Amino acid sequence: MAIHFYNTFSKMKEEFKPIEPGIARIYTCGPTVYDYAHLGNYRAYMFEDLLRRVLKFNGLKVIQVMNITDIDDKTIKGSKDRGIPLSEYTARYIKAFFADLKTLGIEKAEVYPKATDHIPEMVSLVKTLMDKGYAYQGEDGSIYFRIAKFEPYGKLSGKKINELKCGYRISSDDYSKEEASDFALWKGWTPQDGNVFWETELGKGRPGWHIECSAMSMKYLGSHFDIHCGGIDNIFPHHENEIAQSEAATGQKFVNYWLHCAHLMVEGEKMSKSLGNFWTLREVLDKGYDPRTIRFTLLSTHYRQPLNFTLEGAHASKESLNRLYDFINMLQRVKKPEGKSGETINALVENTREKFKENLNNDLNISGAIGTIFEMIKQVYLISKKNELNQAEAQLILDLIGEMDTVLGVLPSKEETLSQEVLTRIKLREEARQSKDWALADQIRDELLEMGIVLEDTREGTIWKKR
RNA sequence: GGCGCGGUAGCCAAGUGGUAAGGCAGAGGUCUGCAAAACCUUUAUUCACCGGUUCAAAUCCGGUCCGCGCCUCCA
Repeated sequence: MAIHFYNTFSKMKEEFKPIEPGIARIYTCGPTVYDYAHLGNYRAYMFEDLLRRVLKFNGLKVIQVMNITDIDDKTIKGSKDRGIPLSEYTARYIKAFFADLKTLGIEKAEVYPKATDHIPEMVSLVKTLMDKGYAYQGEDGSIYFRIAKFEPYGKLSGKKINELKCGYRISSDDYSKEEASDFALWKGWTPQDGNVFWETELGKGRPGWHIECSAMSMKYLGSHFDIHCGGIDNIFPHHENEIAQSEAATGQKFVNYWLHCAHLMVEGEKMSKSLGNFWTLREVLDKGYDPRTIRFTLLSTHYRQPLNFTLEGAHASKESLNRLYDFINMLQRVKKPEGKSGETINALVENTREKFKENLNNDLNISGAIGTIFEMIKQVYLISKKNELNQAEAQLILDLIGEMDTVLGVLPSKEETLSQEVLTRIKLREEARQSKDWALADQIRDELLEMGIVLEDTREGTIWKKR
C-alpha cells in the first residue's frame, strides 16, 4: 500500500518513495537545550514518533537522526548566568529531555548528535562553501552565507529575498554583511561568548545555528536523504538556510520530502517561551494526567492541524483511552471455547486493519485511524453482548490491537497488580455481597475507589481496574 | 503588505464529487441489590457566508467575512 505525505516543498501530497528501497532516512530538528522543553515542543517530537512508527508499520527500516543543539546564544547566556561550564549547563536539560521522551513513550531515534561534538564537520562544510564562493568572511570575523549567489533561495518557504521585511533585530554584525538577509555560518568570537569558543581554521568563534543540521544530517544520512521534519516555524529561515548551505556545498538535492507540523495552541495562541504561555510536561502531569493521556492528546490530532491544548481535551482523551482499556479487559475475560460469530469477526478484523493502515498511510491521518478502532469496538461489543464471541476470536482482536499499538503506543506495558491487602478487601466484599450485606459491600467499594481502584460486578464475578 | 493553514454538533475531530466517521459531554431507557461497564434511543435536514459548475458539492471554481501562523529566537 502506497504511503503519501504532504510535502511542504511541493505543497502537495506525494507518494513516498525512499531513495534506497526499504529504508527511510529521516532528520528531525531536535531541542535547543537551554531550558525544559514544553508541550508544544513535544507535539513536534510526537509527530515525528508517529512518522517513524508508521513507516515501521509499513515494514520499512527507519534511520532517524535528531540533533541536540547545545551551543547557541541562549545556552551560552544560561551557562554564563549560572557561572557553570556550557556542557554542565546543557547536560541537565539533555537529561530532562530524554526522561520526558521516555515518559511520553516516544521511540528513540537511532542517533542524537550534539552540535558541540561536530565542530570539525561544520568547519569543513563552511570551508567548502567559501571555496565555492558561497560564503565570505565579514570584518567582524564571522562567516556569512551569500544568499545572492544561491539562485533557488526561497524555494521551500516561497519567499523572495527582496520582499523580506528588513529584520528589526539589526545588531552590529549586520554591518559586516553584504546583504542584511545573509546569515551566519560561523560566528566570530565576541566578549559576550566568554570562554565558549573553538580555535579553528575559520578563526576563533562558534558555529551559526543552521550549519549544524546540514553538517550532521549529511554525516549520518548522506548528502541526499528522504525526509526532513520540524515545526512549521522552522520552514523559514532554518530549513530554507539548510537547503541553501547543503545544496550549495554538494551540488545535489538535499532532501526529498519536507514535513512540518502545526503548532500547539493554548487559548488560541501558539504555545511558546517568548509568549510565556507554555506548560512543561511535568506541570501537566502534576495536574493529575497520566502520561498516556498526554501522549494520546498530542497524538490524536492530525499533525498539520493546530492543536488547541485544553484540560477538557485531555479529559476527553483520558475517557477515550478508558473505553479502549475496558474493551481490552472485556476481551481478556472471554473464556468461551465455542462461538458462532466466526466469519463476522474475521472480516471485521481484516477490514479494521486495512482501514487503519489506509488512514495512516494517507499523510498520517491518525484521527481517521483511531476512528476505525472505535468503530470496531462498537461492533465487537454488540457481538459479545449476544454471547457469541469465543476465546480464539477475542485473541484475534487483541492481537490486532497489539499490532495497532505499535503505532499508537498507549497500552500499558505490563499488567497491573494489586496488593494482598487490597485483594483481601475485595474478597471480604464478595462475602458481604453473598450475605446481602450491601452496606459493607458498598463501603469497601467506596474505600477502594478512593485508592483509585474501581470495582465492577459482572456475571462472571467482580473485576477491578485502576483509574 | 507578501506567503501559508484553517472555519464541520455543547467541546474535540475525520471526511477532496454520491447524500455527514469516531471520541468527550448531555438527556431518556435496558441490565444491576445499588453502581460501574456495555447496549439502545436521542443531540448537524446540514458543513462560516454569497454566487457558480454538475444529474449530484462539506468536498470543485470565484468572491466575502472571521481566526491562526511565518516573514531572520522559536517545534
